[in-house]
Amino acid sequence: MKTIGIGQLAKEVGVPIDTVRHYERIGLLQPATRLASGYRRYGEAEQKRLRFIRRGKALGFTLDEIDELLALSAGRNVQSIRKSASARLTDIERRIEELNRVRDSLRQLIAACPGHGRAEACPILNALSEDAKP
Amino acid sequence: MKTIGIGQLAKEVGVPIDTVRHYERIGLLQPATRLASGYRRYGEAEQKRLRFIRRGKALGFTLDEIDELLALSAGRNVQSIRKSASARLTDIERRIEELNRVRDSLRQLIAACPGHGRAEACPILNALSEDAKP
DNA sequence: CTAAACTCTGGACCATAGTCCAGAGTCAAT
DNA sequence: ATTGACTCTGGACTATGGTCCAGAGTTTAG
Repeated sequence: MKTIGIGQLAKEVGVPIDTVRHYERIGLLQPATRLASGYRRYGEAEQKRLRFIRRGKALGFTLDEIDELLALSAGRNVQSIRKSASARLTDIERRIEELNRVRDSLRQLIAACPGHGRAEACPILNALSEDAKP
Repeated sequence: MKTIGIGQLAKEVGVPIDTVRHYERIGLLQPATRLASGYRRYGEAEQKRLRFIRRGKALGFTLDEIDELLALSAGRNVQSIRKSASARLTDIERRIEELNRVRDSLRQLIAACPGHGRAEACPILNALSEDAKP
């Protein structure tokens, strides 16, 4: 089997070397083998796995979730994978809603702020300084 | 001046006691004074400041940004405050865009997944396992 | 006065995802 | 053979925002 070193793996997948070692430390990605010198060697499978991790992160999964996904994937449990992805979707939708609310508040505040003059007339400060408890 | 203890402050503003102490440790909120026993006492100003912090967080500002905002607020520098809020808005808009992309990807993947059958037919797994480098 | 409730300190620890380092050893190309 | 590039380990450190703890001391209500 053709194997590559950690530097080449990192370069080809587009992940920092330290991050590859980090993934190993947390049990997410083990090298296929080691040279007598201790140098890590990776094969096709590890390369795929690392790409899987990278894509999972791009989709907003945490490393723990990716670990889970990889386990499910190995078990070829399509139903669980679908469920996991759905949970992720719900979470992301909730976060988007939250951010939308924040964005709207900020937009209003900024639009209402003249950008000069008395601090008392700045709605941004006022919003943060309100006496009301909410 | 009427002052209150840390417990009452935490309760009234709706923040855990430990968090109030944490804010003190990082230099964000100092008690107005201390009793001879060392007990912290907070006045109106501190209560306002803590509410300011709480609202800032709700708007998605980091504690560092809130610190900055408080300094600008003390300096009553309306222009800087507006700029800071605008930067925050831009950041939030960018994050929303990112999340929207992720959400769309997940939706497509989930919609295309039958939820059963061969793993090879699961588009979620396929998306994560693609041989292509992107 | 006593008992319950509150508060003090300083440091450790949590999760998340890395990032960096020194000092030693190894590999590859010339 | 030598040089330059690469890799090893393990632990410390980064940032963010808390959260918890023990053991001692203080305040307050009955």
